[in-house]
Amino acid sequence: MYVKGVNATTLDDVRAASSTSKSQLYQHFADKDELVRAVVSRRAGQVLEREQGYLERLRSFRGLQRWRDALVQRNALQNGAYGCALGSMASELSDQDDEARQTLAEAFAEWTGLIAAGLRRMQDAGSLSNSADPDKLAVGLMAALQGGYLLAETQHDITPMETALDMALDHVRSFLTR
Amino acid sequence: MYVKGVNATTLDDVRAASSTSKSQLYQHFADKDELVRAVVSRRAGQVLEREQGYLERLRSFRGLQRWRDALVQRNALQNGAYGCALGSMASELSDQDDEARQTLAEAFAEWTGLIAAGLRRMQDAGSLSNSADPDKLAVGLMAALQGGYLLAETQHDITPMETALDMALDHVRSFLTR
DNA sequence: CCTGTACTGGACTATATAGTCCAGTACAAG
DNA sequence: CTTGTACTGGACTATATAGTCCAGTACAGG
Repeated sequence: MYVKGVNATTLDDVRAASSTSKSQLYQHFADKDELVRAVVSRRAGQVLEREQGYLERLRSFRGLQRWRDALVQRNALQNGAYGCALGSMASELSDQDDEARQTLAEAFAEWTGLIAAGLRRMQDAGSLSNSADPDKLAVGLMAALQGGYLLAETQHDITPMETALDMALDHVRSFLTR
Repeated sequence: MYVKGVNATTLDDVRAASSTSKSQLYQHFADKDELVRAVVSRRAGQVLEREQGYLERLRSFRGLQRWRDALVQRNALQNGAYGCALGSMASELSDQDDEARQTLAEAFAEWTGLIAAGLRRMQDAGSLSNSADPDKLAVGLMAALQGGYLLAETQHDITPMETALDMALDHVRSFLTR
């Protein structure tokens, strides 16, 4: 579903990829919508777990740069194709399945929250000015990331993702105290 | 297609919306893919025409703010639903129809180019520092816009779009000379 | 080993959707 | 008015895909 898109993925694709049969599929999921929602939940969990690993100890600008590098490097492996696992599903499902939309909205909120918490630790450590608003900065970083993913996916080139993230980081840098 | 998504839109939907018949449809388009590509081209043209109207005379930071306001206001009308006409198609089609992907990539490039040209006029007018890189700033603004669209679409709330654009504008502001 | 229960594979059905086709119609040219 | 041409509506077909069903199998409990 990540590669082909949710709607373009058939239950036969799922059956083949999972080496199971239709009856097993319908033993676990009432219909395709429910399967899709399960995929959304699982992916959201995976992404958040991964991001928590990068972000939970974030407390310096250097750490933010490492976070950026990891995301760019991961996306470079596929030349930007497929975009962000959450972003592409959000775009496709938001106006089609309200339950999925809400799950994705919560995931984005949590993800953004991880960044904001890191920025707050930077403030506590005295490296980020208290005049900075961690929540707003985090939303800006997330938007730069998602926009960067989309442009990179469309161009099959990660340069715009790098540029977007670097600009967002530059902005955070302007709030550093030392 | 903008509202339901490209893949979820059936030819019967198209027929009903256009008050035509299948034979007329197939008189103009060889198959659904060709129709989709025509939609992509047309939408890209419309968006670029609209944006050109806003951006071709841009030569001040104030103008950039008006541009931001117009986009936010337009998106607020539908509470963020459906996202950016180009962005949502880019996300859905990029890994499915390479021809559509290229058209969209060119449209994004042109759109970003309109912004960059405006920033260059700001430099010529002396209000934007020559140390600023208009092309990179334009990519950053476009990413903030697209990421903002996506977050707003997912949350059904335009606040993150405003926050993202404001942060990008703040960054541009830091390059102002007066 | 025997029996009952729960699960499995995959054939099958129903349906939505892309794509075809042709009788009928409008209309221009003579 | 007559004829020929191009176009139209919408019924029709083919096919992909979601969803159902049941005979067969594994396996636990006695």
